[in-house]
Order: sequence, then C-alpha cells, then structure tokens
Amino acid sequence: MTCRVYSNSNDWDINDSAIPRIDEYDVFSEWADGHCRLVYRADSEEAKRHSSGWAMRNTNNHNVHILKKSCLGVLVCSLRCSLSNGESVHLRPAICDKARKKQQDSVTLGKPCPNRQCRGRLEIQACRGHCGYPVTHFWRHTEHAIFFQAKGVHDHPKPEAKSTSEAKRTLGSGRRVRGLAVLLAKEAALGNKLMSLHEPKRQCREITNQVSRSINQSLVSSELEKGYCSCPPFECICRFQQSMLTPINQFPSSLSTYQQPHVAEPYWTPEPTIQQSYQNPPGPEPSILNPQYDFNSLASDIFQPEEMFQLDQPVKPDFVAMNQTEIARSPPTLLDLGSGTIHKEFKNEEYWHPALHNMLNDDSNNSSNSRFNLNQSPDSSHLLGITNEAPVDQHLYLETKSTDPLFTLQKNHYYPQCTIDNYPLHFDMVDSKPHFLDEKNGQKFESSHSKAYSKSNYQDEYIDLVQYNEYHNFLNVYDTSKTNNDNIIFNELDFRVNSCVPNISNVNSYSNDNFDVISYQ
DNA sequence: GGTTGCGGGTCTA
DNA sequence: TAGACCCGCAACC
Repeated sequence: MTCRVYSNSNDWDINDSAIPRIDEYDVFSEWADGHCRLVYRADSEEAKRHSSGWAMRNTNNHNVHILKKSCLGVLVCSLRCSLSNGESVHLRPAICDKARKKQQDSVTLGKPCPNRQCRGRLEIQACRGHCGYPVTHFWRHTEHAIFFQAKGVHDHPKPEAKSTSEAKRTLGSGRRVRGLAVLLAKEAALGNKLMSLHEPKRQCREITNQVSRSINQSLVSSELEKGYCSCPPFECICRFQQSMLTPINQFPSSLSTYQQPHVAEPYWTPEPTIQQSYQNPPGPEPSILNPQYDFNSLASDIFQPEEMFQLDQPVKPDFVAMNQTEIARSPPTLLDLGSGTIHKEFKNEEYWHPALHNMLNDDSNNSSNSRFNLNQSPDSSHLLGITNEAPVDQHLYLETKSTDPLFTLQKNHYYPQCTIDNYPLHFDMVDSKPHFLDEKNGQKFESSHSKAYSKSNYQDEYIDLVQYNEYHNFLNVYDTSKTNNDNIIFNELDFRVNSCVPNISNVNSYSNDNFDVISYQ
C-alpha cells in the first residue's frame, strides 16, 4: 500500500498506512450508518468490542490489522405483516452461521412468522447497501484510538437490539412457560412504568443514527444518544421516556440514512411508531395524550423470548388486507445457509404501511440510491408533526466524500414549520448553510446566522439545527437590535457550538503533523 | 449454545 | 488481484 498524501488534514481512510493522531473522540455510535468515519477512545469498551446495533458478522479480509465486518441484514416476515400497534417484524439475525441457519430453518420454508395470525415466514432481508453488497464496517486499533469506518448505507430496517436478542436467548426457555412469564413480564413492566412516574429522570438511552453529538439536553437525552437502552429487557420504559421527548425530537436525526424510531423496544422495534401515527385517527399521539404511561401498549409490547416465533393473540385483523398492497421494492431474499446462496422472491411485498409508503414515494425529489434515505425514511413522517414550538431535533451530521459515487444525498431540505424571522428554513446541504426562503418571490437568502454553520472547509458537514433553533429562540428573548450585529451572533453561536458539542471539532482538528504511524496491536 | 476473532481456502469480476 | 464469502477452530461468555 502506498502512503497516502493528505491533501487535507481532515482526511483519513481506514486503509491508510498512516492516519492522523486524534485526541478528540466521537461518542460511540451503535447505529452508525452511511459512509462515516469515527474515532473512538482506545479504552472505549464498545469500540473494543467492535459492537454494533446492526447484525455484523466477521469477514475475513486477509488483513490482520483491520477487522472487517459485513452486515447480515435483518430477519423480516415474508408477508411483511404488522402488529396491532403498527410495528413490524424485524428480528436480529444470529451472527453464527449455524445459529442463523437454525433461526431461519432454511432447510424448509423458513420459520413461521412470529405473528400467529400471519402465515408468512421469517426470511432474511439481506443488506445490499454497498454497491449491492452488504454494508461493511472496518475497525482499526492504534495506540491512541480506535478507528471506525463504515461503507454503505443500510437498505433495510434495523434489527432488534443486540441486548434484546441476548435477553431472548437468556430468558427464553420455551413456550410452555410463556403464560407465566408473560404475566410476570407485564407485571414487571407495569411496575417499572409506575416507578418511572416517581423517577422521571431515570436514565434511558435512545438509539440514534450516525454520530451522536450531544448537546445541552437533559440527562435522559444524553443517555439516549448512547445508542441503546439501559432498561431491563422486559421493562423498558423508553417509550415513556421517548414520548416525553417527542415534542423536542420530532425531526429526522440524520440526513444520510434510513431512520427508525430509536426507542429500544423489547422485540418489535422500528417503523412502528411512524406507522402508528398514520393508522391512528387524527389527533394527538396517545403517548402524548397520556405521557405518564400507556397501559394499552403493554400487551403488545411485552413479548416472551420465544414469543418471537408465535404470538398468542391476534395482533392485526386487517394485516392480510394490508399485505395485499403491492408495491415495488427490493425483492426479499431467502438466504440458503446450506448453499450460501440468496434466493430472490420475485414478488412485490409491502413492508411499510401503504399510507407511509405513499408518503415516502410522493417525494419525487429523491436522489438517493437508498430506499431508506431521508425522504423515504419513516422518520421523515416526523416532519408532519413539526411545530413551531418544537421544530427540530437534531444533530444533523454528515461525513462523506463528495467524490464517493455511492453516497448520494438529498441536498436540500425544506422545513416550512421551522421559521426564523417568518422565513421558513430551507436547509441547503450544498454549502451546509441554512437559508431562508422568501415564499413570495421564491428567493432564497442566507441568514447572517448561518455563518456559524460554515464550519467545514472540506466535505465534512456538521449541522445542528437544534442549536440553531435554540439559539435563535434565545436571541428572540433579548433585544432584537443586538441581533443585527453579525459578530455578536457569530461569536455567541460559535461559542455554543464549541462548548456544547466538544466533539464537533473532532474531524476538523486533525493536525497535519500529528499522525499516528500505524501501530498494530 | 452463541458470539467473536482469526485464518485458510474458494470463487468471481 | 481484490473483494466477498465459506468454513473450521479456539477463546470466551
């Protein structure tokens, strides 16, 4: 390998013979997606374990210095059935080939769908997010840091969290004890939800996508950014916590990839929340109406480990009808572990709720090669819920090389509900500056505020709309005359960005003369 | 019993 | 030749 010439101090690649010595580290991202590069502390336990929320299996790349892993995708129902709460089946594939084979029972037609009312079967939705190949993760250890690089954008839902799978394995001893176990689990969950009323600050972690750039949020939100839930497997109250946070976080958390509700849910996670929002009659979300807890959700939320293979009760009477909807999508596949081949099923199946699907496909501006990019992401539905009071979540983060043909990203985002000086926010990723659209004449202009967002001088983009909006609100409290001074605005905002997001300067702080010669461990 | 890391080996573009 | 993938092994939990 030839030595790479660093034309830019920000740049490094996992395959470089020498990479920058980094003294500022990223927060561990369990659900890293898209083409991203992260630097973790050398003593980061998660990084040392090379853990990931995605089901990543070790791949031999014949390079002992760089650990490579490829994504196994997700186990989904062949009929894409939905539960009563709108959630769908998305199990975590076993990493071990043998265990995965057993999990799928691929010798026959696949294990039956966990939904007893569904006649579908579990099948692997293979990851094809990297040029048709699985998304790959690379880990490399140096003396000072652990470097992580991901290639590709996952084109499938997130599998259940690893902790959930482990809990199933640990606790699941058979369906014969299901009744009692479910009873206990429900009781425990109820007890915890009640307890949560007395302990509103209980830590709970949110699964986030991409890089977590923590800002001055509550303790809860900081835990959420860790990427996993600290709640017991059967007693997760993240839904409760999340509902409390929802008004603040109703916004896509990433520009680059498919997003899912980041609530660590026992066994059936992702899209559900979004789907539910379409299935429910108009009105406030139940969890918001009853922010304390949702007893109704308990029955559908708590599953016994072995419940993943059969549910006791009908979960969605109309699921069959819903599944009749034929919508073009990537063909589902069955992974034959015996032969190692992947069989495509040439039929169109609807994984998403039709309403959601329509919403997703209504956007003709999609330019991404991912089925779950921002526009198509279920989280995009959160845009519908944006209010002026709580317009944005987000630590929008994008790190990629513009020259990477694999990475195509929606360049512009228009947030009509997010206004500044009565102008809707129009986020232009071309120069990573927020613009404000004058709807009358269609002109777009750059606010003086936006200067603070021109942080990167390379392709790396860091955008934090939360801070932007917060700061704007902050400014509104004060004498507006002060806001006419660009310098004040810039300095204060710059201060906020640098003080509240210590890691934000990470990638941009690489020193040209500060490289680690590869230290192989 | 499952995860993880490692490494030999095959296949294909 | 590079990359994806299969497979077996060992250590660990």
